Amino acid sequence: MALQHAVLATLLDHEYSGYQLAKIFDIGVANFWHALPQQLYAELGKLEQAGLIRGRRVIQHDRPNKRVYTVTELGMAELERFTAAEAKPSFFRDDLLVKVYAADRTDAVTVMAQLTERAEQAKSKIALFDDILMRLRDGRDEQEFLRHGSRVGPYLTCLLGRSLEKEYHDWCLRCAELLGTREGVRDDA
Amino acid sequence: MALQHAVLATLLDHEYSGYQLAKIFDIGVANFWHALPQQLYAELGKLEQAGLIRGRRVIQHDRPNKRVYTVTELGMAELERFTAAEAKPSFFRDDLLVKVYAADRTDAVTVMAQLTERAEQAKSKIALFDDILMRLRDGRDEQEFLRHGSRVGPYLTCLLGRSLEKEYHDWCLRCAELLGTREGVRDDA
DNA sequence: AGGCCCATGTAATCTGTTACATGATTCC
DNA sequence: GGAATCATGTAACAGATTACATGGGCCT
Repeated sequence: MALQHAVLATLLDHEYSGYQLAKIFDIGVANFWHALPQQLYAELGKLEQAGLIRGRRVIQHDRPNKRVYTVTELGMAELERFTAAEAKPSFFRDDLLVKVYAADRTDAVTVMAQLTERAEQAKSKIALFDDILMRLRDGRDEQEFLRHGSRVGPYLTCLLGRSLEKEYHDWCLRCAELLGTREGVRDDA
Repeated sequence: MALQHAVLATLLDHEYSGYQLAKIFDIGVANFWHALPQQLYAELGKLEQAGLIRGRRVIQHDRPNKRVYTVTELGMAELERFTAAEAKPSFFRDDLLVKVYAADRTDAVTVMAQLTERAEQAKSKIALFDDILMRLRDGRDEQEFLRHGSRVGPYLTCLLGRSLEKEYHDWCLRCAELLGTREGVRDDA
């Protein structure tokens, strides 16, 4: 009852096929939700059955045919109902955090390596967000765009994604450095 | 295969009962993982069966008896194995983000209200984190504690939790304000 | 007596992941 | 001919949530 609304929200701007949605919801592009292709195909089926979206077959000659979806009026109503309803508490889950939590009782060196690697990944993701933000602004000044642009929702969620990724990045480097100095201290003892 | 390690990591510092773990993993205190009591009781059963933790009955007179758990050597080995293994991609899921994404097509006023309310919640959580951090430092200077303290893992994860919560808080207020000015603009048109 | 906190679960259901399966077209 | 991308699923399993169930002790 949750991926459903993420799909509806995504289909607001564009009609997409399951395959296209799968790329959007894949790690890297999905800045506000994540799902695997199988889940999306299943969800699209359910949404169409429920009449919240409508599918349209697109014949393609250069590649396999596909089915693209748009939100129906019933779907819009459902999205509005969801918006008004109470939000479930958000959550953030991360193996690396568990590893850092235990790091001074397990293997700090391994964790350090993973932290620096993760910092790199965060860096790429920030670059990706900057890219998306620039494309959404499309030449306009940010202030101007946010005040008068016709569609700012995707931009705003992207801004949050960028901020969080930045914090995560800095934290990784700080932790890695710290665990390094502690390792050094331990060697001296 | 994931909550498991979060539980093991938590039991490193202390022996806890299912009930106590439930409070730690509940919204508010769990800064790096979330789980419901039922899940924890089930997980503790599985972990004990697998020999990764050991339970001990504690007789109490003022309140119901309980069973507290500690990590076994096998459990430590498993935690080390997990630390060395590849981490699954982290994820963050949030209804409010979906709502903001769709806000300029649904009801911006409702979303604004939820954003300001959420900002308040974030504020309390930051205060809670500050509290926990202070208790962990226990009078020591942060630099000093991080360099020479015997157990910094929990402190580090808490620092990240605080940073992310702070970014989330600021973003909520910024979004709410922005949606407000846009609403104003729309009224003028 | 009623409400709250402590303490521990079972059962049913829903959601998400892993493994498997198929087939077209394009590029090298 | 083989790999990559496009395109869509099914089936089995693992993980998480919701609903339900129970009972003692403390405080007012």
